Amino acid sequence: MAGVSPGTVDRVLHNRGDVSQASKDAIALVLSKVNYHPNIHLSAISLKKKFKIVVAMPKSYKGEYWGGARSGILKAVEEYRNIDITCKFCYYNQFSLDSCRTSFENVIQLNPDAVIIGPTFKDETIVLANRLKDNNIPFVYIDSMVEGTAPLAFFSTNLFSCGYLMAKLITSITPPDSEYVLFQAIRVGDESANTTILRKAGFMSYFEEHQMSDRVHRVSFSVLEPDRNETLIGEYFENNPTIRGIVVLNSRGYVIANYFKKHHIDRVKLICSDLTEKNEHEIKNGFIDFVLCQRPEMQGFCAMKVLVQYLTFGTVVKMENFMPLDIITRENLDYYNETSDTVVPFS
Amino acid sequence: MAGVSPGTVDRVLHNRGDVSQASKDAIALVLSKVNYHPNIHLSAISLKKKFKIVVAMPKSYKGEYWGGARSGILKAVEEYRNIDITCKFCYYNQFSLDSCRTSFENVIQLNPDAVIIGPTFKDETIVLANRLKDNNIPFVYIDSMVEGTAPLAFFSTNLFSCGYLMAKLITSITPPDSEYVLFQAIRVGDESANTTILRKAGFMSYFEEHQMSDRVHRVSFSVLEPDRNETLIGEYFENNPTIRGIVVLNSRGYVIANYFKKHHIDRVKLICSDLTEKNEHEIKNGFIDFVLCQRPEMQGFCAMKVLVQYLTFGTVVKMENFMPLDIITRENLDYYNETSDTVVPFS
DNA sequence: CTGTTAGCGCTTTCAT
DNA sequence: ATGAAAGCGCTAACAG
Repeated sequence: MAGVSPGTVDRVLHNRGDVSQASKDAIALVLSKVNYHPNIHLSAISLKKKFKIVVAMPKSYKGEYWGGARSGILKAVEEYRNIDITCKFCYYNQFSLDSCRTSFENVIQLNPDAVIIGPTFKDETIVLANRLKDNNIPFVYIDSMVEGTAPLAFFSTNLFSCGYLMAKLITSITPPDSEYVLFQAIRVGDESANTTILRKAGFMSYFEEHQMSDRVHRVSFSVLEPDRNETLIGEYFENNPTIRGIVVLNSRGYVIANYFKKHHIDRVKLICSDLTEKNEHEIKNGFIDFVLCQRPEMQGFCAMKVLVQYLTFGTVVKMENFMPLDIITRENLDYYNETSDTVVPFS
Repeated sequence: MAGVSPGTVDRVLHNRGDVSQASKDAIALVLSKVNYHPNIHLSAISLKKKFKIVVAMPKSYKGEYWGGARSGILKAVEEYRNIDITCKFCYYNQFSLDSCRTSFENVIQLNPDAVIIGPTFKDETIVLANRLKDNNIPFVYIDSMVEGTAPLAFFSTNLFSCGYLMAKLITSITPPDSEYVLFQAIRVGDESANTTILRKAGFMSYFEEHQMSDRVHRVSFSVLEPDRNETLIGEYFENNPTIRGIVVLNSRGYVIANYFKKHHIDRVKLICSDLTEKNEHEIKNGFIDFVLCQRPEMQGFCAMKVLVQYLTFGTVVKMENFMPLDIITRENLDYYNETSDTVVPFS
């Protein structure tokens, strides 16, 4: 249509220089006239490049949060199966700084074309981000954004809003003047997960806005010492029988739910994050009232897709990508099935 | 790999008979060995067939429910732009039986290869479904299933569960012993929308299970006479000042919200269906507490995808496809954006 | 019953 | 700076 050969059109499409301005203009005109959009699946079959994409994220067991992200990533690789993508996972123990360092070092050693990062420890992540930047390796975050770094994009929920919504929900389903507990899972040293810090800020912000901060108690428990927790939680409830609502900012809601089950407590409302298998179970049992879900699969899927699009077409997407904040409860759980839906935001 | 030509492989893939058992077996073996999955986008470019798909659904204005379904359908057509799909819409007025009949008659006249139906009037839909069946034209439903017909598939929420969840939510956020109103929008004659009947059953079922049926009042209002409603609602609230929660089973929650706004009522909780623009607005204003959303875009998208896959590959999916029931409230509304997500359940 | 051929949209290589 | 040709996975038409 533009009176040039397909080769020239391709050169224009990919900005591979050495095309006369005249040809460029002619082609651009036709392109917009026919509303041209490249079809990545067709590109794929003739693309000769190979891509190595490395994913650094916490190791997780079946039914846990990071497993969802992982399967979203693999789904995207599968969708682009005509592109030669090698996807390597560098897992780390999310409760061990050392293992995180080792994993991140591995990422660099693998000399990837692009990286997906599931951050936990902020400082370590900044170090990695800077090294990637120095090597001109694009990267995206899933689960949370680390400020002070420059990823290609990030896919997470707005964690502040998540905490805020948790506060709104727990106060909506409990009588006025109730008292609340914020249970916090603590990890190594004082290092809180990036996500928890932000959720907490949102949560407290709601209570401050409504002049109810004085009705929130805070209790820390360790994920690594389940036995101590039993005692800790037990003592807490005995000493504070007036508590009507509990919020666990991370996915450990089932720990409290199990305590409820064991001690036949059913008048206390409970809300937590992440639709893990254990939480799902306790929702069905009626011990967890609401779970906020951040679509981990969708996050992983989008992250991989964005990278592939960037590597193949240089397509840049907006950096900030907040996922929906899903509210899951006993009555809509069965229809949620994040597994079966995968999302294509950037056609 | 199987020692046969691509032509033969293609014949096996599409069951276009006349292939020796020996070849079939050899090919089947290789296919499973390499975990072969056809790539529909690659098929598309060499496919010579043309498809005419007709959509019969209520006409809707910008920001209303059926507009979402429509855009999901168009998105799927766009995703398969290499396939020659002609998509025609036969709209009808969802409050007029006559217009529905005319629209459905049109569908048949157009002699489509497949049909997407957004049903409202049950009996008319059954007539259409039977005629399509007689002509061997496959069809799928969106929004709701019509029992007694045999679609290829349907995509809707579980409407009973939706009503049930509405009941659960409204009772969770109001004090014990509150009284409730179920507002019902009435259409021509006694003809209630298919969807409303099922939601109502779910709603009442929750109240019956909890022995609270006596605390539910029921009020009907007409969508077509907004002026009378103002008076009707007004009288109702004056005579029943003890009401603490209101549920509108369809998308007309904003009608009540507007009444609240005008009369400065803010102690009554309100829940309705469908994230239309007007409802969105009233969520932000704080007059609607929760909206249940059924992902109309996703429904349309899936419906079209399933038909295309069926027409091109004969792929059959399971008939019953329940979409997630999303709970939307002021704090997660901004991140919901169904528009930007489109779903691919049947990779 | 099967192989051959051409061609879809796209990219790359090589020659000019 | 450009075109021609080959080839990716896939389907269709034709010849045997």
